[in-house]
Amino acid sequence: MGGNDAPLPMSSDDRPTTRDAAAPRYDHTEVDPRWQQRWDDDGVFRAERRPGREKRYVLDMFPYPSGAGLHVGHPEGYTATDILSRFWRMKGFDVLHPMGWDAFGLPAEQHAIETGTHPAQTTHKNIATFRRQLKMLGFSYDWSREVDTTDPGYVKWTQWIFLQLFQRGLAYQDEVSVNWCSALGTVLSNEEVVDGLSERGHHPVVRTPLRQWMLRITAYADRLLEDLSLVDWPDGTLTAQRNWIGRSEGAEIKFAVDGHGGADVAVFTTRPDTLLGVTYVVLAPEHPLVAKITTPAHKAAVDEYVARSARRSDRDRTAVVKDKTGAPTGALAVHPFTGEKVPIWVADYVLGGYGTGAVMAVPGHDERDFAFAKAFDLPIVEVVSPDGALHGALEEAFVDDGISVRSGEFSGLTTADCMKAVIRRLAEVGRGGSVVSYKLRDWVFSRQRYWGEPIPIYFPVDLEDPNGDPRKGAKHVVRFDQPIPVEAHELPLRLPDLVDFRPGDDPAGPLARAVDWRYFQKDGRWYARETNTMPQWAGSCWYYLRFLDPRNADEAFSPEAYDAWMNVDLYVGGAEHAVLHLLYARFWHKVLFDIGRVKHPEPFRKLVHQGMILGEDNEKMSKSRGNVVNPDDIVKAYGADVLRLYEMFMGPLEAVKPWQKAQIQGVVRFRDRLWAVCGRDAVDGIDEETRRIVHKTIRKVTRDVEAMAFNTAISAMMVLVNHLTALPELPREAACALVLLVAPFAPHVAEELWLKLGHPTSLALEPWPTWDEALCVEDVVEMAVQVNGKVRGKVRLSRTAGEDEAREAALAAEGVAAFTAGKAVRKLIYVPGKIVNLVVG
RNA sequence: GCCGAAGUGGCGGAAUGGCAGACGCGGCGGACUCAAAAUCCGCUACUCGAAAGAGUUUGUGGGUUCGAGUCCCACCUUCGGUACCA
Repeated sequence: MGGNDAPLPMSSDDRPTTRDAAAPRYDHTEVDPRWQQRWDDDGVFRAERRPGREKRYVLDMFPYPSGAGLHVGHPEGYTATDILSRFWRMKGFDVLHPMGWDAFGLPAEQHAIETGTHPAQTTHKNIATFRRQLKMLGFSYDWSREVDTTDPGYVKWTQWIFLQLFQRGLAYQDEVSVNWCSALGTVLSNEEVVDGLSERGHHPVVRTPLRQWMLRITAYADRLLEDLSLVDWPDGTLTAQRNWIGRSEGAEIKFAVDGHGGADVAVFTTRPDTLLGVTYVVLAPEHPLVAKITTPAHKAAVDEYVARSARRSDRDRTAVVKDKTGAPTGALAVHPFTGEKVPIWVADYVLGGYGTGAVMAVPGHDERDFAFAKAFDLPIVEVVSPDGALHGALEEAFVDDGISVRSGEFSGLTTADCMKAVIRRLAEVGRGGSVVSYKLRDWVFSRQRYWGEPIPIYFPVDLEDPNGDPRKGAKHVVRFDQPIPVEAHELPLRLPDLVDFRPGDDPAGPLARAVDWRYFQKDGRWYARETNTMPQWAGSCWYYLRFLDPRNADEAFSPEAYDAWMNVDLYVGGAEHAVLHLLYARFWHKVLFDIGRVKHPEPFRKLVHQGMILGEDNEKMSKSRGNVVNPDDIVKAYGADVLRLYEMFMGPLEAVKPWQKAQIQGVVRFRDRLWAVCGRDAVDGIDEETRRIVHKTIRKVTRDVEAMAFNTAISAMMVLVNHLTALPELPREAACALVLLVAPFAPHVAEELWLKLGHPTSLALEPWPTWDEALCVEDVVEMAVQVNGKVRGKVRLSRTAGEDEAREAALAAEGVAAFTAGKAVRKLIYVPGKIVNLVVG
């Protein structure tokens, strides 16, 4: 099945053939590694700035080096960026095209728990596999800039950036409600909790507050939203980021609690105009006022309800939209305008983490409040009318804008006017005002894990016995309220070597057991290091900056290196990172902007997501489905160029598309035909038609590469190969242009052909071919003749033919007369070179 | 539900408002071969027709236009994301 089978013995040495004497097949097992070695030896792809040149920074989302090795999904985006990198080099740009490893993460730690192998060891092995696989595909990375997020030389600067955040008050500690599973001794994500039990092992999970490090990304919410206008990103991704930030304008309104002097329930609403329609107020179960205001008669039921909610994960709480649950507190809220008293309820349809954790319920004009009011038989009042008239009992909530009714002085106002009027009045009576709320929450930045960057913070330790040693179990208290940053010159703070990576019964994580690492004495006082580590996102937040200056030991990157390459001109990666990674990286970038380390407000100018490659069964590739394709197998059988060409020929880069083994044959043939036709003896001189096709192909391929329409570029090159194959002789001019065009896509076969065409040096820096527009056009073209919009005939006409000539030719065209006979031509549409349309009747 | 993307031959897909189906896979026929594979050449949307030819066709229904896969309106389906955000 391979393309390099030895030819079978032939009975005759001069069998007739349309080809030149049987040229040897393209032997990828010999040619591919030879060129890869040569590029490496000659440092062809080392990124360097030269005076007078423009630059391009072409970035891939770097991979997590998993134990499974490279997946066919990886080379899709990587081939796309490699084509552009090679193309831009040939166009004379200085190109920075780096690769590295996002190497912290859970799988290596899980593997360590199961086998005792240190995660660093697993990671190094996996990286070696990934590096080998990427090199075998012939990507033109500048390997001298390779970075690894787990390398102490990298961790140092990740920690340094954390300290910048800490010093600016953007990193802080807070008690956060997490999913704690005591049986597994670990904190679980929402996805890992099903029906209150751990997905693994089905152990009970409770929501419990745990001390966590937080990053104040909300302080940047507005800038993260506004600066989206500065980037060239897919619409869907921009929308996803906007929705995630979730800015909404509204009002905060204070309701006094009856009988609790001074206690207010603040609510957030986007519809202050419906204030007169409030029939009850709802607190989230975790709202601090719940315990305070619940009356003795309702205490037992409310406590029970709050406890029940705590057992449900966020996911479960939000899963069932229909069934509303809740409990009355017995307390009453005082309406800020009317003084009317409405009941205060606790219900988990109100989220503790959004707005103020409390809402004013307007069942007439909010679907959720309506459902709740129906469930608990609470009054529903119409205060916004579509037409200004009063209506009786509402069948459903009316949530659109309209005219305010039953709203006293505000009646008759439109929704927009009423909102303004209510907000003005709220300010007058000191019960609230307009406010902007965000869905975006601060970022929980700590993990109770081993294999991550240690957070470079320590805390004083208070010992019961001043001579005690906390490492030996002396009773002590860690003063988490007094965090102290590690001195910059002491970075990196390295992970201790552990042999046991299992999580313990202590939510502080495995590092808590490394007592010799954790506790240390300074000036006679004991201190304890932070035992939480950073999440995997941390390293990927700034790796694009480290690529600028990856070996710098004195700073994360130098200003010179920054100016030389930033910012990122093209960033390619999966849409699964549309929100989190890209938002976190933008956030860190803006912090670095504020401290003057970077000069662009946004790091990634243009972003493209490659579409997922599905298995042959049209399902997501996965081990369990057994539909995974291994790039090693494809390269072994057909060579690197075929895998690259196939993945680009499958369809548009952004589209989701299934792997189809049979289709590979098409690009194998293309590669072999290219090899065969360009391997013939080239002659000088070229016929007109061939020259036109060559120029048109150069134009098409150039434009398609710039537009990242690689599938159609390959198709155009196939057309040229097919044309050249049919020629009796190979024009050198055509062969050279074709080989250069192919080079970014299939660099190995292109280099080898370039050599055979008589060029001793690599084509990697050869100028990209140019086309002459005048040579692309044909003077006489065949055009369709339509009668009343239907094609009835063909006509050969000069592009410069006038309208009269066109009319005459069209009427005379074969097959047209039958449809025009006896009818008058009422109108003639003539688009030179395109169409003649006779409108008759 | 909301947001986003997409619906075109047997299949992957191509078409600045101007001959729908480029290119490729597969299929059919032919050349080469003792034969097969590989390779090369030709044909290949559907219906009716012996053929010439005619008609139909880009998820559905309307509309704009001399002309619509492409633009507008309404709807259906699939995929991806999101989930009571007040």
